[in-house]
This record gives sequence, structure tokens and C-alpha cells, in this order.
Amino acid sequence: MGLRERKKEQTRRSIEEAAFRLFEERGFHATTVADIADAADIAPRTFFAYFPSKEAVVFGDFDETFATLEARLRERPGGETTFEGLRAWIGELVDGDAHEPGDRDGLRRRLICDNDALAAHERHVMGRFERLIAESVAADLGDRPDDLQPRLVAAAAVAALMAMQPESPEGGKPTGAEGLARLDDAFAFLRGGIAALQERRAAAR
Amino acid sequence: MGLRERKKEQTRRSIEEAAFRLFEERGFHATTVADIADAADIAPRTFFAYFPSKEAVVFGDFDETFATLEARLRERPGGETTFEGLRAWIGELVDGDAHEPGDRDGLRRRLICDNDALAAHERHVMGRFERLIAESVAADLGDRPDDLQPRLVAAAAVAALMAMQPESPEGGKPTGAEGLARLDDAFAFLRGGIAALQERRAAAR
DNA sequence: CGGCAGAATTGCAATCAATGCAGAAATACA
DNA sequence: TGTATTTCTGCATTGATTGCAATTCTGCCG
Repeated sequence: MGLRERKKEQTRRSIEEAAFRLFEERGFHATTVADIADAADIAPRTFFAYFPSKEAVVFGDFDETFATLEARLRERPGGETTFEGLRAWIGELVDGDAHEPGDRDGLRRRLICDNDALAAHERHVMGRFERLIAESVAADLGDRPDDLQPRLVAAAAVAALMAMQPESPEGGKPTGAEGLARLDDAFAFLRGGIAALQERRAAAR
Repeated sequence: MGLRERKKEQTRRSIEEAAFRLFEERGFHATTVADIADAADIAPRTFFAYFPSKEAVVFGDFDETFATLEARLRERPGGETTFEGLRAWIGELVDGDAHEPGDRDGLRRRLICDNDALAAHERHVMGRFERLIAESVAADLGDRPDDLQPRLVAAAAVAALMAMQPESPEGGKPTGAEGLARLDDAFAFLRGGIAALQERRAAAR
């Protein structure tokens, strides 16, 4: 990787760090893009070369996560269901969870909780996961991604993901065991729902 | 109702009509709040006395709808599940669906489809329904609204609602019969999921 | 090394949403 | 009619976001 790319990465990280620090200190709304730019030693205009909006910084690492899931679902072993792949992926994710120093996840949740624009943006971002999952489910079933079953399963799956984190600001992602227990409860829901849909589908023939 | 209130209603409607008309003609992004104000014969500043944001106009009637569901869930007959109440409510909603001249639902969907900010806002709005449903489910089960099961059921229920409408712009809400068929498929999912969760809960004792 | 082509950064200006404030206008009510 | 509210406006300001054009940096070639 050339100097150019390295510098870009560095700048990007610098922006993210500055932003999160300021958000923590003053809150999301009270922090201006200009503030972030100052703190990150870049021109305000440059900020928008890295992030399309102030909200986007808060979800800066989601592109990667998204790509991870996409790869995991694409390279699924033979008989594995989207659903099983998803479960496995989350398991891995929760395990390797000692990343991001400074509890960025927790801060993010707190920020989202007291800012409507961020909450809306989060839901928007999760929509990408939903579509990805729907596509994968559709491929499994021979449906189209915008058919009912894939969409429902995807939506419920994302809801399960979200339900792993508390709605309220206190307490970040529950620790390993607890989180996985919640997850498996959620996936029991998903399994039951899928089974019911498939019965219905069979009956319709 | 006094003159004052009547006038306010009238102004509100005037703003909505102007807004939707302009949105249809030029698109959401290309229409400024000033444009809407001009078309509705009010000062730009006044717009924000009626709607908190440009996005909000597009969902201007959701407060009512929300109140309807809330009432329906609150005044549920004795043994009726939240889930059954919800199903019934939607049935009524789809029946009395000859409202809103000019296919406002369809236009709304089209607008949402080509504007990220609106899509995000829609999800935000649907979140209110989710919380409402979660509260009701929690009350049924003796859980708290932010416990796993209520949240999951609520999220899936809202997903079912959303799944009644196509993701793609073409074709608005499917016509009565078709829509209800989709709905019942979706609710089969929901029932199956709930059953699975409750089995799990029973097993855990 | 000198220098060019492409990429990244920056400054500037403009647009537009959103909000606080204070005065003007309208409505309610005694 | 006259006073208390409410609503509507105009004005000024802040901030996000974007287009454009000038400037600066990097990668690479001869």
C-alpha cells in the first residue's frame, strides 16, 4: 500500500477519533463539522471528502462490517443456510470483540439514544444489512429479494441483532455469554417464524 | 371547535397539499421549504410552526394513525392478544382505505424510494410503532418493553407491516385481497416465532 | 534529478434547513 | 370595546452540504 493510501487511512482515523472525542465531550449536536475539522487538522471542506455527512462518521466502521458479512454469506459452505451463516458470523463478531479502544460501541449507542437524526441514520444503515440478508435468503429459496419471505426473515434477523443491544443508554453490548444467550433466544424466534412460513408455503401447493 | 382551530387545520392541510404537489412535480430534494411556503401562502417561518422538518410533512398523517393503533391496543377486549389486536387493526385500516385522494401513499413511497433522508425518516417514524407494540406485548406477558421478546415481536410485526408494501417504487399498496394475503403470510411468521420463543421460555424453567 | 499526470486538499461562495427573538396581526373573551 | 392569548411574520444567525477552481502532494517516467 502506497504512501497515499496510508495517509488517507491515517486522516480518516484522525477524523473519526477527533469526532468521537468531541461527541463524547460536547454531544453530537453541539459539535460542528468545523470543530471536528479543527481537531483533526484538516480543512472543513476536506471532512466531506471522507464522510458524506456528520452522521456518517458515527457509523464509519460499518462499511467494513458490512463487507465481512457479505463475504461470509457469499462463501457459505454447501448446505449452510443464510440463517446459519448469519448466526456463525455474529458469533465470530462477538468473540473478536476486544477491538475499538475506548468503548466506541457504547459511546455510539449513547449518542444514538439522545439524537433523533442519529437514530434515524442508524436505522438507515441497518437497512443495508437487511437487504443483504434478504438477497441471501432469496437465493437460498429461489425467491426474489423483494418477496415477502426474504424480507421478513431479513427484517427479523436485523431486529435480533439490534435486540442484542439495550435500547437504553446504560450498559453497552451485554458481555459475551449474556449477549449470545439473547442472540439464541432471538434466533429461536427466527427459526420458528421461518418454519411457520414454510408450512404455509407447503400448504398452499 | 373555534375559528382558531379550524384555521389551523386548514393551514396545515394547505401546507401538506402544497408540499405533496411540489414534491410530485419536482421531487423532494428540489423543493425548498420556501417553495412550499409560497405555494401554501404562508411565511417560510410559519412552516416550522406546523412541521418540525421538511421530512415531517411527508409523514404528516402518521400521528393520527399512531393514535388509532394506540387506542385499539389500549381498549382491547379481555382475552385478545396484542398480536390479534394488531391484525384486526390492520384489517380495518386496509378496508377503510379509500381515503387520501391522489394516491398520497403511492407518492410517499415513490418519494421515499429516491431520497435517503426520507427513507431514514420513515424508519424513524416506524420506530414509534415498534415501541408502542413492544409496550403492549410486554404488558401481555408481564415483561418490560425493552426485554427481548417484546422488542423482537414488535420489530417483526413492523417488518410485516412494511412488507405489505413493495420496496420498489412501482405499484403502491397491493389491492385489498392481495395485501391481506401477504399480511397473513407475515403473521404466520410472527405466530411461529412467538410460539418458538415461548417454548424456549417454558423450557428454561 | 526534473517534471508531468492524477489525486487529494483547500478556500470561497452559495444554497438551504432550522431556530431564536421580537414585533405585528388575529382571535378569544369579559 | 379593550385586554389577554395565540399565531404569524420578518430578520438575523448558525451550520450542514455542495460546486468550483486554485493549489499542493504523490507516484512514476525518462
